[in-house]
Amino acid sequence: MAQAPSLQDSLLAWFSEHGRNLPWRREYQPYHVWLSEIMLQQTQMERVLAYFPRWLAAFPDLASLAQAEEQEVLRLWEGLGYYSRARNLHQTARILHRHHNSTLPADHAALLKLPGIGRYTAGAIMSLAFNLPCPIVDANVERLFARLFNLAEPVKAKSSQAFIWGKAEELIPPGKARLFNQSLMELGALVCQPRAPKCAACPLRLHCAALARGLVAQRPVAGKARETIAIRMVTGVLSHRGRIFIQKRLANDVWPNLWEFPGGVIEGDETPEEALRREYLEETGFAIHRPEKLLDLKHSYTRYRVTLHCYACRLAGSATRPRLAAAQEYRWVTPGELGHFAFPAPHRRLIDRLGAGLAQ
DNA sequence: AAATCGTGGTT
DNA sequence: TAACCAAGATT
Repeated sequence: MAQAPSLQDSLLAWFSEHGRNLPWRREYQPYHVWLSEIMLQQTQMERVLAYFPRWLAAFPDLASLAQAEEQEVLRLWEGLGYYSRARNLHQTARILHRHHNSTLPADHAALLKLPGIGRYTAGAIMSLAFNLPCPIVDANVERLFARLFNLAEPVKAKSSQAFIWGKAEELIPPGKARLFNQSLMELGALVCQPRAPKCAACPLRLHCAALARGLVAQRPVAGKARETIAIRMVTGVLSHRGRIFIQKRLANDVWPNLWEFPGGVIEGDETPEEALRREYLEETGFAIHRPEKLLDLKHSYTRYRVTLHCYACRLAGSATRPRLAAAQEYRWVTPGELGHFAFPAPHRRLIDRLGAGLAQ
């Protein structure tokens, strides 16, 4: 009687047929693998497919990234979120340019010391770029294993994590870490999906403990979700003699080193106009007048759900030099120059919506 | 070690 | 539509 195919063989066969043809899967250049893994953190594939080639056109290799200006790096990352990823890419490129001949080390411990590279990404570079037997566990693998091994504990629990990482390491077929690790994630992304897993099409259906017990829909067990917080914010586009005031945010805050229009949270029973005047005074020392309502924008970051009230406004006095309290730098720029600076997504949307109407 | 960091798409 | 989700790292 013939032996049933192993889990590994079934998975690898499935991947060779159904694996997507992604830009970083052509030659598995370490720089491409590293960049794609950083971009993919907490980010949808479709968005990365848009940003990845644009980034490579600007920074074709690690050395060119090392020599770039930070603002250029942030401008290319604008809209992807989690901006520390971009600053860490840049910083790591500079470290490797100085000390490692502009190459990524094939060394797990050395990778872990680099900014922005944690356990997952170090394993991804080791296995995908160098085909070395290091495990990787991302949200796909967590979900897949929670079902495959029918884990009743929350996947984020310490015991579950230890089990999953252990299995991920133990299952790697000798010499096939690159294909195996990708096939695990790919199966999670394409078949073992969060809401509607396609169990009938799964190459591992005969190995799946949750499927055998009818518990697929109840795996993985999630932890408790944190509450979301609704807040109202205000921002104002201050224009003066055809120029617009922008300021560069502090390095240790939300949106570090990105540029913005001043503004902030609407407190208590303030009206948006009152909050705008107060924020401008606090952040820049400017007294503003004639705030004119433009539009409301909805956006959200981490646990906050924000309604952003957007205004146009003018200087009440004649002084154009601010006293910065919430920023490290400022500029008076023409509307055309706004494209050279990296803005948070809602501020960029505001710029786009205003279009030709800016600074009139 | 729980909280924080962004964003846009889906349900 | 509010909640959930996406190839995590850092402090």
